[in-house]
Amino acid sequence: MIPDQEETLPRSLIDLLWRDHPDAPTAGTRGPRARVSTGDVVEAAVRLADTSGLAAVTIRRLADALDVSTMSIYTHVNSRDDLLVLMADFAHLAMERTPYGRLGWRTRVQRVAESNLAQLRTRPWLHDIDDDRTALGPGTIAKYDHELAALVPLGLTPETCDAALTFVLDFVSASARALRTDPRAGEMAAHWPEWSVRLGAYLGDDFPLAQSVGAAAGEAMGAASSPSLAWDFGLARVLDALAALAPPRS
Amino acid sequence: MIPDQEETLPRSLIDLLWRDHPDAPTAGTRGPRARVSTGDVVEAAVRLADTSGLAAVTIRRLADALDVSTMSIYTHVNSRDDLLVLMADFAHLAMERTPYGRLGWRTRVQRVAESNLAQLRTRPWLHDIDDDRTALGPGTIAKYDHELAALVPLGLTPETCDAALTFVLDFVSASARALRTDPRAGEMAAHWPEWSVRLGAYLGDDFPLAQSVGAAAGEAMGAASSPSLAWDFGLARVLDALAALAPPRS
DNA sequence: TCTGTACGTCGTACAACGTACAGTGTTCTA
DNA sequence: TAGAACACTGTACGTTGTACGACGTACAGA
Repeated sequence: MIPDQEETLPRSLIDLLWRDHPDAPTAGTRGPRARVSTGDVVEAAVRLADTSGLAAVTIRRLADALDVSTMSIYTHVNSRDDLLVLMADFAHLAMERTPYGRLGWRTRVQRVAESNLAQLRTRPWLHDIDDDRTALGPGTIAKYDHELAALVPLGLTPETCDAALTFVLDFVSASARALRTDPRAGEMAAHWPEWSVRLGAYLGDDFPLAQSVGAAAGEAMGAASSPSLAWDFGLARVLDALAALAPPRS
Repeated sequence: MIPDQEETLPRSLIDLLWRDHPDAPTAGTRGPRARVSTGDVVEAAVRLADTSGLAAVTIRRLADALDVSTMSIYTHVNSRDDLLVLMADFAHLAMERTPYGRLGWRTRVQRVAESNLAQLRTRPWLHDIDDDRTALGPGTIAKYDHELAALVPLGLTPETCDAALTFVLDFVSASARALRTDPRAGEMAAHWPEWSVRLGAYLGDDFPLAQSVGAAAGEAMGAASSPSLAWDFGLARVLDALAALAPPRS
């Protein structure tokens, strides 16, 4: 069904993504048995990212965690960039996908939005993986399929359906980005007493709109936006916007 | 007005951001005259990023471009992270800000969206600068002020006004991200003939929704979404959503 | 005018990164 | 039993940000 690789080329990313599929090419049977599998590497990398952020996912640290030598990692993964794709697909595959049943599109979309928000909150490193090849993985495709199903009751054309999903997910992604606490927030908070007086002096009476709105919207500290309000507001607007597309009887 | 720094501490980021303001602390007059200024460094860095991407903005290359030694850069900028903030603020300051005149909110918001899109298209490296401290800079504040003014005719509360602007800008940012051509797109295209048949084999009859919508929405190549449709669709939805908030007479 | 001090500049050095390359030893196949 | 295929490893290269100390220049106060 799938043509064999000629010779012993490294398994390409797509085969690594689908490594659990029955048709996926398996490594040859010769040589010593692998002490770790590609899946093990990916899982360990995800664990590392979950606990210490994506910057901590270095080949050396990963090898340490798996108790193999640094270069062994490259037996199971072609490059760090490929590894990131595998990690993202792993995370997508792990997302819950309970069927929607008789739910209306509003509840469905809300569920999609909230589950994506939860995902990006628990695995903020997904924001830092921006590789189109992720779209080829089984987890990403399963996620796409399930989320498209949420929009079916709206009765849109395929192109519009894709655009609408993109619209929803882009909103969630941007909101989750804002919700993420900047690692530099500590420094910001530490210097804030000093910086705020300086900023006030610099601003003077300029930018009245920015100053009043920024003061009203911002909290005590420097962060000039209150993210949770933005989420509620934005989600309501997204649902409103989709409602305008919906058939009257729904 | 602004208290002097005690001793000779490095100028903090906020003073560097406001370096053109009359009240900004100037460096002491002793020692040899600086061969380059902080502004020169920032401009050179922006030029580098514009032509070769943010990854090309390394301290060494920057120093080469300015014809000074590597470590001299640190005389004018405290760290690479700080430099990125200065670059972002420089880019924001450079954006056009023509007054809105008698324009209605719809046209205004459309202008804001389109100018931000243009900005992110010509300087895609702005996507890679995600530092809350950027909000302290004069360019960023001026941009914020000008964009808030677009929403004034909607007559919203300050908090809602801020949330609405965030909503618009988040949409633009996400769309611009999708429009950006992945540097790995070449590899994707190169392997596509091989990968598409493999993917087809793996998929089989699974994920019918994803397959039909993906095929319809996707183009000939791998990219599974058509970004310009997403832009038109999304912008229309954003405007619809805001219209629901507007006073009837507008 | 002389001197101390603040300041710009520079070379060297270090730790960490991804990964190319050249082995070494193990296991199945012919 | 010979050979090929495979997992694994150590060393090494080029690159990054930047800490540190030395050196020279220019102004401030004596």
